[in-house]
Amino acid sequence: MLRMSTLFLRTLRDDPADAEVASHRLLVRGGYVRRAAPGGFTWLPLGWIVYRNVERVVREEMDAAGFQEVHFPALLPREPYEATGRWTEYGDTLFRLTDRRHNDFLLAPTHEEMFTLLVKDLYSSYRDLPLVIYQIQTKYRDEARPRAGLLRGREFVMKDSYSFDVDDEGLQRSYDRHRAAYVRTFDRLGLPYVIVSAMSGAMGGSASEEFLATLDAGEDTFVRCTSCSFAANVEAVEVPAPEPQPVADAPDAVVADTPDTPTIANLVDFLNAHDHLRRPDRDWVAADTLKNVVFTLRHPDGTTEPLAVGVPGDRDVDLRRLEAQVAPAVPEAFGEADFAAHPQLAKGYIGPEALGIGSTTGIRYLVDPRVVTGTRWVTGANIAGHHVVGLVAGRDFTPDGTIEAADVRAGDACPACGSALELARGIEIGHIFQLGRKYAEALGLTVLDADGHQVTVTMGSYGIGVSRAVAAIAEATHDESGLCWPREIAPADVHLVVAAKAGGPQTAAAERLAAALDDAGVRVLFDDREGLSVGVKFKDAELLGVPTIVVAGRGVTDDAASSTVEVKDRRTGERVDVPLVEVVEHLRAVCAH
RNA sequence: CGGGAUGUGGCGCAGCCUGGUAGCGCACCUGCUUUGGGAGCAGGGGGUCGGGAGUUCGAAUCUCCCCAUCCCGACCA
Repeated sequence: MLRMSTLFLRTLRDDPADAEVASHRLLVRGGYVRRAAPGGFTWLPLGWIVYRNVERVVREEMDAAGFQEVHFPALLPREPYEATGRWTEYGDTLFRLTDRRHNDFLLAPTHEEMFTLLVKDLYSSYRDLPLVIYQIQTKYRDEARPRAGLLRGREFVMKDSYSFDVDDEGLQRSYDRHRAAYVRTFDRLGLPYVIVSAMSGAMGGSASEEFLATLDAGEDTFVRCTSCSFAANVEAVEVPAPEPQPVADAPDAVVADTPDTPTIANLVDFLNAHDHLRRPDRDWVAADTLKNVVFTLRHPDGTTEPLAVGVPGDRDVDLRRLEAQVAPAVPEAFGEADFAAHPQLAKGYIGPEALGIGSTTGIRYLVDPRVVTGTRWVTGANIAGHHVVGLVAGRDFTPDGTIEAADVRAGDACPACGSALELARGIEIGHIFQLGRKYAEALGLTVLDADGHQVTVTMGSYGIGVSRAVAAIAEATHDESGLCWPREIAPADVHLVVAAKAGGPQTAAAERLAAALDDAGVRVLFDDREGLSVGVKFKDAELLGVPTIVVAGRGVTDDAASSTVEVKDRRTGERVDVPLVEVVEHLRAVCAH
């Protein structure tokens, strides 16, 4: 039983000024957490109970799936991270430190290397696999910008599991087991979520999926279909290509003098303002134009290569989508020096005829999937102040391929069913993906197969943000009055309030009731504080968010047999008067579901 | 890392422009009253005014540098 008269708790009447999102505000106001460092929080007694409940659910589901828990140091030497290249690759996000002998150490941002080395240390036969081990540990990342309280800190708790298999089929099975365990976990935690594919089909559709809690406070944008179940990370959306059209009946393309039209907007205005260029059937719109943007790709080996991307003129190139497509190469904007090195490219008037392998520039040219054979475009003529009208894809130019780089918008067609997509916000609470052999190769994790050959182990990596999930649940379940925990992770089942002055029959009755509930296995948060007005107690009960609130007030008299208490559902606000003699049984039933 | 804002008791804020040794509400302590929706009265404790340097007889206030926090963006296995 938790007694509020002695509980280490102080609730705040005002919102803390530095808290923006609801979960941060309410967790601080309710005395669940306290900021202790930039991006770091202290868990107070109520918060720690909630945190441990979340951790328990995660652990129970991992154990039920047959996975085994291990625990690593957070303080790690440099060497393993050097071997995989991450000592440098991780950049400023890695917390680095030095010991007294000037050896380099780091605070683990994640433990791939340690898991891999641990298995290498102990196992060497295919007979030992498959294996899944996991950890629930504090991770450290020197985030450029910690924010939103627990949702994005520099120190946070993650559950990370790793699977080890000899072949791809085994990896797929390990992946599927995790997916099922995650579904059970997040269902129990009471979080609204979607599973989105986090990588494009080109990389293998099921290789990576994210579990996103669907919250407006989330920092990830994803798309979902307004009529079917399709949902995907923006990076993973594949634009449905229209049917190719015949090219034979299209009129020849003509070069038009279009002075001072380096942008799509003033090009469209110019076309509509001149009779000889106007469309007979309707006005020109931005979607009739083809915009060609050139980037420099920097490959991991240090070499660079220009890449031209063609998208319909009403859309921009989405850098994040482009990055996902060209990874591990990194795209950079085409600078003045780059234009100087390619004089065939007229800035603002770049056209397909100067692009593509075999063209004058030889620059690789990839277009949006909407640019199919037979579509007609207004696009650059590669001469300053000139555009081509009616250039036909597949007849007048042939790109080197397609690329998913155009931005995705609400209302775009769903790749699965063709209905309208909508954009929504979410926060990543879980991520499962098939790592493959990257770490096993770098660190030499091999086993002998049945034929006595050395084979490199293939791995999967599966994370859940445990501390983040606490905030996500708070975010998903709160209302205007305060927090509103799902019973499974609430700090108590029942918040018992004495609403009367000290010394009255209510106090004695409530004491007996609290003890009886305790004996019955109902978790009680007992507001036995004296000298407070009832308003304060009611407000605190609503702020703290225990799912059932019981009030011992004016229904309680000296005659226990005829006394009643009020039982209120925190979420629905629904209240019923229950005879005091029946209330333990009543609450036991309420708390059972 | 770029843009903006803010740092004053535990929390929320005023004071700064126009320098004179710090104030309000909440919370906390004592007493009395009050008790079904963040009580009333009276008394009280608590602050290196983010840090450093400077100007000045005198700095929360003016100047310079630094630090931190928050918001937007960039970044985010």
